[in-house]
Amino acid sequence: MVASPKPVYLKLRDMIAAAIIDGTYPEGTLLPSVRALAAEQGANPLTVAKAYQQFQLDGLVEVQRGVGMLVAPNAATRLRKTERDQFLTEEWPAIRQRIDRLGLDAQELLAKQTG
Amino acid sequence: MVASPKPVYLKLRDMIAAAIIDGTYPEGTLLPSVRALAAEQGANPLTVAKAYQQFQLDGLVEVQRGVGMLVAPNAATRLRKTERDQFLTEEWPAIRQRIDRLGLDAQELLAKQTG
DNA sequence: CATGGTGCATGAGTGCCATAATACAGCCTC
DNA sequence: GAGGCTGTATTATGGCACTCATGCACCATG
Repeated sequence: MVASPKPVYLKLRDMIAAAIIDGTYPEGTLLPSVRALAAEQGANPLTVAKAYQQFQLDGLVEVQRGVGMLVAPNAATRLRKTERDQFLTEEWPAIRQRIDRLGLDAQELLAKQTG
Repeated sequence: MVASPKPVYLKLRDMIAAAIIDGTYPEGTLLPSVRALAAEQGANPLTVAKAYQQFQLDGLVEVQRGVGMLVAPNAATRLRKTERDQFLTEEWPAIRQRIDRLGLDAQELLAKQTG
């Protein structure tokens, strides 16, 4: 692996997704503006816009030009379902295969607490 | 995520690593030549060479110019240990955190058999 | 030595990412 | 309507990673 050369806009996208899922931004909430989030994260406004764009296409945020972006109804639920499906079908199989190949013990993995 | 835009040389590197770990290429075995593997995988010889390069730096393969590349002693063991450590310290925490965030049951996932 | 197999160094080309500056379109408050 | 906040479109630029084509250095074989 190459450490974390993950594109900034994807990192931002993940941050926002996580915040929506865990309820930091409930339904109907006004998300941080493109410029505000850019300033806070030290990124370019266009890069932030690119991150938000992903959610617009999926209808997870309502764009009100001149006002801001609102978290759409059931965004958290839908987002969780989407990420869950994608994780289970695309990511987990490979991870599971890797665990087996490395001969790792399930108990040992479960013992580790989050964060 | 964007499906799998994973660089070719990393995919190849993983393939080779897996093959070494599971004993497809035991210690002292001559690995497929750069050109041969390139032809087989439909990749460029230099891309394959880049994949092999990672193993040379770690001393997991012995390069004999004009002959080929040999699997170094204890390569499988060392490789498994390296990958294991890296997985446990760098990858699993993030995965575990994601599992929790998505409301999935880690124990249930690990209980399932591969494939 | 000639041949054909190795790996390797150099260089160029391509595309994605991130940034910047500027301008426009819409909504709210005063 | 004026001013200030939203998101958006346009264009240009620099950097970086990935991939590839060419040619060279090395070794084993006959």
